[in-house]
Amino acid sequence: MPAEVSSASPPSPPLTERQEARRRRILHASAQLASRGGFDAVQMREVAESSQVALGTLYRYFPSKVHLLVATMQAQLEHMHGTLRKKPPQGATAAERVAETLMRAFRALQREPHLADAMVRALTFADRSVSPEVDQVSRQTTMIILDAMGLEDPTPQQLSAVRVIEHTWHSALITWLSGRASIAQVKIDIETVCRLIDLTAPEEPRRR
Amino acid sequence: MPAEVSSASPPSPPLTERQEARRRRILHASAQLASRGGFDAVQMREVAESSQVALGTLYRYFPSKVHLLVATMQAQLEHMHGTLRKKPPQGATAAERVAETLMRAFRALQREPHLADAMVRALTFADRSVSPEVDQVSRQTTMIILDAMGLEDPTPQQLSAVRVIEHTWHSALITWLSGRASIAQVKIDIETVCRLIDLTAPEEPRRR
DNA sequence: ATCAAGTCTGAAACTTGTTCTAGATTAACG
DNA sequence: CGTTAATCTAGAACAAGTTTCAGACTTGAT
Repeated sequence: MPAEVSSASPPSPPLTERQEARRRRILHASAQLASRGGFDAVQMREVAESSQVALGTLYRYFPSKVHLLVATMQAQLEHMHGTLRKKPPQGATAAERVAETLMRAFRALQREPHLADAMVRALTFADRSVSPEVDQVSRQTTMIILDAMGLEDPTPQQLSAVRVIEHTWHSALITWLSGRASIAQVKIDIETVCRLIDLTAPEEPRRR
Repeated sequence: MPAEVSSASPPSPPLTERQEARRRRILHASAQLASRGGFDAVQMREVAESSQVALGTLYRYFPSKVHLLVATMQAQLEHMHGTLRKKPPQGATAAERVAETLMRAFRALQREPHLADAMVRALTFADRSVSPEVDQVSRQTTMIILDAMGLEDPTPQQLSAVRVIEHTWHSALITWLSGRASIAQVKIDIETVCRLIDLTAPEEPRRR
């Protein structure tokens, strides 16, 4: 039995300075093109050109368009998590704080709807080959929600509630992006699902 | 002001016998190919060949691959709704009945995971041009859930809960299809979100 | 400084969704 | 029937994601 250090990713060799720079240029170009015209506007040839990299190189860094966009989302999420940390939500209950946090994220997405489109579509369209990356995004989202709840160690019920909140969050975004739900409707959906948190709160146990 | 019968679709001219037959052949071929290898295996040229129709004709009937797969889903959903009607769920509470119904649907999808993959991926990848069709699928799903709840006229809160259940249902399916969640996990998510129904029940909700 | 291995480039090729065209077939109607 | 408009067919052509390849460039180790 070989002693695996981490079951996640084979420890990819560290990147050189110039490689890091290339990677950043690519992600920047991707986000820029996405902001212009959404998923369809992120064309691999254009990304390559914008970021001064050969097409083959682009594919070496990101093995598919979906990989690229999911990585773009990772970057944006990290940025947002940082922003949220600085200004924690003010609500009195965990449910309120989570709803407030998600609405804040939602407003950020509204400022760049095309970028949101590209990232979310990529995320939900991703197949098994992108699972590790998508999982990473999911973990990051979970962290953001748990942060908002302000919990040290959540109960299994609470984790289930968080999962359902994430499901609702993603799906509600999709309905908004495809024009089938209004901003107000998304707000209602978020607030509705956040009530699940109260249901699972241990401090005030329900009779059972 | 013209009296519109339905604001949905301009009344498309009725199809002839042979056109109906063509449409059925196309949808059948689509479902068959999807069952084999999922979204990627549904190739427009192959669908055209399998259904004995020219490529241009296929595109006249379904203006894109996503349209085709969403229509395929409509057909499957209708079939499932019929099946479910015949054997209504037995649970004591509305939440139990909804969970039971969704799990039954889930088991049906498990029998054809590739087909499920094709349909669900198309559904969530659909852009605005497919909104009417996707909306139709959504309405159909809402009907199934409301049927399971056994309600005459649901309250706005209950409708919100149903929306959130649908979100969770779609997103949970995606995580399962992409191998990021187990069947057991999907079950838990469904049961968790169904608790929202109790939360919104207008009369005395506890007991069984 | 030199060599080997790995990386990057530019360009072409391949795949599959989508569009277009010219001609054949069908349907509706007088 | 014969005409006319709509539909269908076969096939080429186009668009964008992906793969491939030969040669130039970097990097790390000696």
